[in-house]
Amino acid sequence: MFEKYVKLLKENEIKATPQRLMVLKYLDDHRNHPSADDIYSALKKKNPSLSKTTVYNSLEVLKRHGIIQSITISGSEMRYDFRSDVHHHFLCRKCGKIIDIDVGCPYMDDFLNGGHRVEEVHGYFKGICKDCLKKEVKNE
Amino acid sequence: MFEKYVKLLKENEIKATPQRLMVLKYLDDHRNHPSADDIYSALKKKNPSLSKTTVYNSLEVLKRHGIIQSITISGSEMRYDFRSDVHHHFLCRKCGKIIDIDVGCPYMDDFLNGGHRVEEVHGYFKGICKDCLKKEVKNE
DNA sequence: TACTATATTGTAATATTTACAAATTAGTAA
DNA sequence: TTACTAATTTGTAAATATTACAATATAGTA
Repeated sequence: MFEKYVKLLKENEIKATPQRLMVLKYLDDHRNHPSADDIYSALKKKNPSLSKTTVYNSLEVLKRHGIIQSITISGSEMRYDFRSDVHHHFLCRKCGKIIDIDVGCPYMDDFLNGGHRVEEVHGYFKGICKDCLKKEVKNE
Repeated sequence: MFEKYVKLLKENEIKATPQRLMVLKYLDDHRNHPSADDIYSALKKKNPSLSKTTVYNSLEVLKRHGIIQSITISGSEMRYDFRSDVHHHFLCRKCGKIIDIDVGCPYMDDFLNGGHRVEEVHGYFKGICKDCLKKEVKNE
């Protein structure tokens, strides 16, 4: 059940502690870009001894090794994403949902060759999502 | 000296108070994407009665009317930008500088027609800037 | 000038994240 | 196994950014 995550951690030469494994599995199972507190609250139920600091530490080490990524779209708290590949995000200001967006940008190479060393790329879009727009129409 | 900003606020039908004017002028004069605290600290010197809440309130109303924009690239604190047009940002993890990036994305229309109502677009890049890379080479 | 709505101020509260020391755990070598 | 060492986890406290809110001040209008 955890083999997949143990392997992932071992490959990256980081110790596969139960806490790190459950954080990683939680992110894999919940692709809704949870906050550190979301993860903590959920895991705490089954593992009462879990500390919030450990959740932060685990997220930090996973991110440092490029296994997960963190996104700053909300402006108040960090959100975490199991996917570490470059993709983008849409934040709905009605329902708060963060939706994955897969658009590439062919012009990006121009910028990538512009002299800076680019290590992370984030595209953030904000507005009202499809579903909330539908609901607005219904309520008219 | 402030006419330009008075005009801008009047056009948007918001009261041109001295506090709002100085916040707006500060942003126009300092294009380095300052935080609320940067703005507050700088303006406080000449205007000791200024309140931090007022800075936050002013930024909020300016943003709501699309006069300025806020960016969440840093992950810890909000940064503010006098420019309200769509453009992108690069954050250097060495010197902390936030640099404006003007690359358009022709594929974006595909996404913009994808059903969500997009009100904000932010491209964030992180890494090491040109200048810091030069310094690294020198120190070898 | 008086009135009303709006804005500013200062303080307190909230929320997220980090710092840090003590306790625990995991891996290694004897 | 046992002992040892380094790394990790835990819990609490501190730091930081932001918001809430009530009292005061201000600006625009009748």
